[in-house]
Amino acid sequence: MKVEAALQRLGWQHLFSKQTLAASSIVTFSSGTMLCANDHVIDSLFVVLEGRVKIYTLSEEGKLRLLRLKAAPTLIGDIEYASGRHVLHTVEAVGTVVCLRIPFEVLKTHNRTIAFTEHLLRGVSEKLFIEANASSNHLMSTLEERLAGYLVSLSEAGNDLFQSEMSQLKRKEVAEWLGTSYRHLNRTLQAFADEGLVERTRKQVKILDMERLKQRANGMLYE
Amino acid sequence: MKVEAALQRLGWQHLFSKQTLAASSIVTFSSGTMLCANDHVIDSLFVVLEGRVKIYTLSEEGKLRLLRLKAAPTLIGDIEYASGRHVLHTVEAVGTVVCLRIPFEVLKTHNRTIAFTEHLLRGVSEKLFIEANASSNHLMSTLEERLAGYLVSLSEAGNDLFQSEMSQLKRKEVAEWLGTSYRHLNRTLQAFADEGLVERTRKQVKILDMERLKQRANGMLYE
DNA sequence: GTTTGAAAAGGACATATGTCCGAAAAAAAA
DNA sequence: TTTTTTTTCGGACATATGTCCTTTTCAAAC
Repeated sequence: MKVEAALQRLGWQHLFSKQTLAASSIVTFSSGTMLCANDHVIDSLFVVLEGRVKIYTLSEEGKLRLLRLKAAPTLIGDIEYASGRHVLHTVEAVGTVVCLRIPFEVLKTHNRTIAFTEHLLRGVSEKLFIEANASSNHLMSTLEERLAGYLVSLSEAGNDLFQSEMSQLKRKEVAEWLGTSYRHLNRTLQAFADEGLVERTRKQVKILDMERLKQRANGMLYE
Repeated sequence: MKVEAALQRLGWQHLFSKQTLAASSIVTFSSGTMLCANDHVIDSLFVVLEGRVKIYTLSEEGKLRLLRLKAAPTLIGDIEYASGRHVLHTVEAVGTVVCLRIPFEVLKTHNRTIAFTEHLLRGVSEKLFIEANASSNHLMSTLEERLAGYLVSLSEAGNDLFQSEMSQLKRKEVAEWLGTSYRHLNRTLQAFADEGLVERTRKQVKILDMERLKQRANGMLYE
């Protein structure tokens, strides 16, 4: 794969110097592989050029907190590069993923440009915003509200990014993303169905009353 | 107040250009004043030179989520400058606060240096780590664990930063910081007392059995 | 068609935590 | 000291949500 071409396509040609690119490599991850894992050490930045990744935290006790699904282009390892800490979130390939792998060492010595640093800064701030909002939402609202918000966000126009990221979750994953148990998700879905807000078939949820559902969401919309 | 001297003291002399400093001003906030408020627009970066600030989110329904108390030196507005968004967290002066106020406009035109951008980047990543951890902790553990962790962190050596930031919270604020109700905090404190882990007087909590308390914290330590 | 196995749904119960309000205690005023 | 006011504490109850396990449903294999 032509790295230059790929970066060009993303509009990221100007971010990396010739030397940096020369010292980098293309890596392919097969589905299910982890690009990096919680609390481990990471020593390279990954530029996801193709494919999707799933980002989550896995606690010692095995509890999973799904943060998001992201499609290329994305940076992985930026936060760790910037802070010098261990890996914050686990990142796993969903389907085949192609990345440009750039050792931190190389970045440090050959890539301290304003353009690159400002790009990282923008990206990290963006992530902080998302994390902070998700966490507030979670803390301050009940599953009913979050679920309603999720359903509305998925079916409203103008939410393309969110939709492409979240629409293909299986129900179990939806539960993980909403931060609840499968059982409780079902229960709440059932409640919505009982009220005639949605129609629930075995494999699908169809919205019947968008208006009332929005009220239930009580402002909790995503992205 | 001599700005140069103050920056020197913080080791931040190299971050701002002469022109930047020339276009900046010193501002003083009296106790209780807000440097910036949730969802509002902010147009300047504040370098807190003296005093402490309280950082929290206030939802429309009036729910308060206390994030932290921070002493100088701190940057306020960095996240918003980097992302171009509205204010993420409300920041309020606790006691008199002296800041250097630098309009974003000035930063954009006179301060695009590597040193400054990398400084921001480090700071924002650091904040992201803290936010992400706090939010995970909150999601994955019960108040009992968080409270035990808080108590242990407050009394263990080597936690100076955390201690100076958090030790002077009133009990009601502790509840807010732990993200629970005053009632429930009391209940849990009582439970610890009943088990002989702590001794609770009206104004104070004294740890009696550090070992068992640590176990109860189940790894949940702060900072 | 019957059997077997997996996925989905739901019942029953436990628990963490919030809300509301009255009781107790401390502090302030008289 | 007595009275009043303010603060803290705790009882009682409601509710959101988790866990465990049984039942149902659907699909695949036989």
